[in-house]
Amino acid sequence: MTAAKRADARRNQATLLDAAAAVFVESGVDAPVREIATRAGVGMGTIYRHFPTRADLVVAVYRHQVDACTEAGRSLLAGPTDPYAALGQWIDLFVDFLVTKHGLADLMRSDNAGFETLHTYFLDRLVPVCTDLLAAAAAAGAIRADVAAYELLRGVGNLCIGAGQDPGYDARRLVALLIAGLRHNPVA
Amino acid sequence: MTAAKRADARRNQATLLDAAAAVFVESGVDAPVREIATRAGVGMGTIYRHFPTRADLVVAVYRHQVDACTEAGRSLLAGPTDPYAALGQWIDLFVDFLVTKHGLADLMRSDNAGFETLHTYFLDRLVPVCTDLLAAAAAAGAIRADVAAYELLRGVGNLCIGAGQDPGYDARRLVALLIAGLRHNPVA
DNA sequence: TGCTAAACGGAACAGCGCTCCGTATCTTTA
DNA sequence: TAAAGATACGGAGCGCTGTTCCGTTTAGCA
Repeated sequence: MTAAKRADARRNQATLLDAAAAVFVESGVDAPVREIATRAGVGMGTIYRHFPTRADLVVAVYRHQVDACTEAGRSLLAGPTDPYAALGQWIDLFVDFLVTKHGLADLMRSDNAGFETLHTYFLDRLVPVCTDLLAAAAAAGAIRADVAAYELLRGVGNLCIGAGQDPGYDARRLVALLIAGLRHNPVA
Repeated sequence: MTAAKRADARRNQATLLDAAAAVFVESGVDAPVREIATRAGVGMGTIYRHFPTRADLVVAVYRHQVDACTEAGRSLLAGPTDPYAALGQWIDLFVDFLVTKHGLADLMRSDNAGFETLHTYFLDRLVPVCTDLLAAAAAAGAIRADVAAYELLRGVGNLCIGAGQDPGYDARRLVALLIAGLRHNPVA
């Protein structure tokens, strides 16, 4: 189809993805662009031609994992698991994903123009699944029904910011509290 | 006491504080240092002499409000309010404070060296009050007792990041959920 | 009115994202 | 196989940051 690209270009794109993935692990997703370029053995121009914005690069690197998370959600929904437990398990997966990628959560909340690509990709995949999970749990009477998936995901994403850099801060615990807060309870 | 400073120095310090406060409102707490210096009509050197790090400047600007928040917590504790409600009201105050200062929450979670001043000041004041509020609510049997004030404040701070820039995201709502999650509930 | 220490100002340096265009390489075609 | 045209590459360079450093100015005192 769109395979009309030159061979070296395709090769460089793959090299860049590998290099970026490696650098992201080592130095976080906010590593200098130059570092990635050097690591891949290419020039600055090349990286920007393949990935016009950093968000494009990040999306390309993590696309698979986001898709996997989405599918896991669908499985959970289809499976026999209690809807509230399913929601909890899925959120755990999401948190694990964010927490293990140094600095990804920070990027997610970035309001800088140019990160819309990232928002779009992540949210387009995850919001629908999350919406269904929430609906199922609400239908089962386990949680309140007035919380939007978008808002919840943003909240969870925010709670994951800085996780792992501060021994006194456990994002998973706090996310668990947030999810617990979804339950119907005596508060108005 | 330490009033051994020259008159012009004291004047400049005040001018800088005013300028910084104004710029923070207009452009957020992450406004370029040059902007603040220009606004105050001083050079770069002056600003760095008075406030070696940005955190020092931020602390100086918001010191009063943090103190006010602390005192409000003490009042709430001493007053007749139900402990759980008191906790909720105090958290609301804190959230209001963070949300109205464009970008303050972002700074709070910054792990950059040099922001310890900010962490130290904010947390040194707020953690003790929050600890007491939590303890009171726990003693009244309203909430679980295994959540540290530090962690809760970090969580709330994180939830406030980016608030007000996204119409679909309401930090107050999510914080309320988090607090609701503190209640004893059927979940393990 | 000097004199000195304190304070000032802004040029200068370093690190970053991003662009731009001369050069090199691939691919196609004769 | 060789030449032409299209495509991709590389990295110097620009603009914007934070931060330092030191020659110059000025307040306060004798």
